[in-house]
Amino acid sequence: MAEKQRRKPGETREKLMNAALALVGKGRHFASLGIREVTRQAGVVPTSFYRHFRNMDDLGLQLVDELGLVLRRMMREARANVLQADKLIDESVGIFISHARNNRSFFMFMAQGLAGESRAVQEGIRSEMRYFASELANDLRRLKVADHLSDADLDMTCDLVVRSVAFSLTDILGISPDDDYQEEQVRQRTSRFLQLIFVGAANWKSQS
Amino acid sequence: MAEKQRRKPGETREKLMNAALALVGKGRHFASLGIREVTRQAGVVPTSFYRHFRNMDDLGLQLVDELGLVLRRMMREARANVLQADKLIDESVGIFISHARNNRSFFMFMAQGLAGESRAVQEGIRSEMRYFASELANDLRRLKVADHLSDADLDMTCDLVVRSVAFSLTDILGISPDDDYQEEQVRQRTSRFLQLIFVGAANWKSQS
DNA sequence: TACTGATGTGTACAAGTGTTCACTAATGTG
DNA sequence: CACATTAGTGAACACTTGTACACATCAGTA
Repeated sequence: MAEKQRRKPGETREKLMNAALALVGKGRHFASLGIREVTRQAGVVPTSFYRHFRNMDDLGLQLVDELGLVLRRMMREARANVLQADKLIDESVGIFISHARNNRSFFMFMAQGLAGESRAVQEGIRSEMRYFASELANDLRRLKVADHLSDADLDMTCDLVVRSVAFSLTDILGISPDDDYQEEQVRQRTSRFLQLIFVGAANWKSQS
Repeated sequence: MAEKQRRKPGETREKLMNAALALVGKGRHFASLGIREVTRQAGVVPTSFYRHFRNMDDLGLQLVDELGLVLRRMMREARANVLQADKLIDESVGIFISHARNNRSFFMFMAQGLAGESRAVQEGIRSEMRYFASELANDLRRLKVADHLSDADLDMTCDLVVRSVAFSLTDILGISPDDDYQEEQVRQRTSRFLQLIFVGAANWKSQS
């Protein structure tokens, strides 16, 4: 019979999560994945699935947690690289897009999960976005670029920023991974969206 | 044996599309629906499916067409009701939210399709959104509320508006249909998003 | 009225599904 | 080292799935 030693604890667990991600990355929707399909892709017997997850929703929830890590890494990189406030938008959008490239499957999973069929996954992703927005608000406060805004208004602005960027996800993921031209288009459009929002924030309350 | 007369042509076709919508409205994801499941919900024998659709993707595509009708109806109502420019945002958001309520399943399908697994459905919905944005731009041009903007900048602004409203969809659809308080929250937040964007548009190019 | 095509029905089948069960090997702790 | 726990395996189950086929009934037209 085939070897069955498990070299590291949680190795199969990772294989399963990666298998699900791989299928999502290939264009499949997470909601349409089955246990057998995932285990097959992972090169593991179906029964093994239950050693690590109760069902597919459970796997999805744990993927959301890992997605959180990816987002945090991205945020750290952005904080390290964005030095002057005037390049803030372009730099950040660039970092975001390059992360979306390198973690295509993860971000596809995120885009899918926003309107997915598991309420828990949906709420998890939403919560990651909220966290992201609040961190962004903190950064902007620290940079003193929006001192005239109340906390609530700054939060709203950041919320809108995060949403706009997240929507751009569906743009990026819709184009071929090596279509540099279209990618550049998305980058520019996203940057202009954010500029428009920040112009709005800068002039907020001075009118209306 | 049971009666098998078809009173109207396309009656079963509608039953199938409504069945798929109903399942989506119940929280299921379109990508996870099967032919048998839909026919069962429609009270029709599985074989009938093939008389009208080649597969589930085909059904999805035809749903996108109907979705277009819903959106156009909504646009017409907005145009009829929004008379003064100063109430434009609040009125429009209100109309949008009430339509999202009354056509919950349709809008759920739309939200799902944006990151769905059928490229064709995805592109269809995206195209509907582009059309919507361009119509909005036309209306704003007619109302002369953004004369200082170039056509391209106005298009961008409307694109961002439509995206923001579309993202609010996932907010509305995430809350219980009769949670009036949360619905009011979403309405206010969406309105403020749009106000922020329009403030940005009003001050666009005066700086940056 | 007889014919034709569209639309409906029931049966059938091979393949795939989630889940349970009993069994075995590796791991870390006492 | 012995032992309980964990993580792996394969076989089996009862169902569901997509799709094909042959047949029945309707609407419209020649």
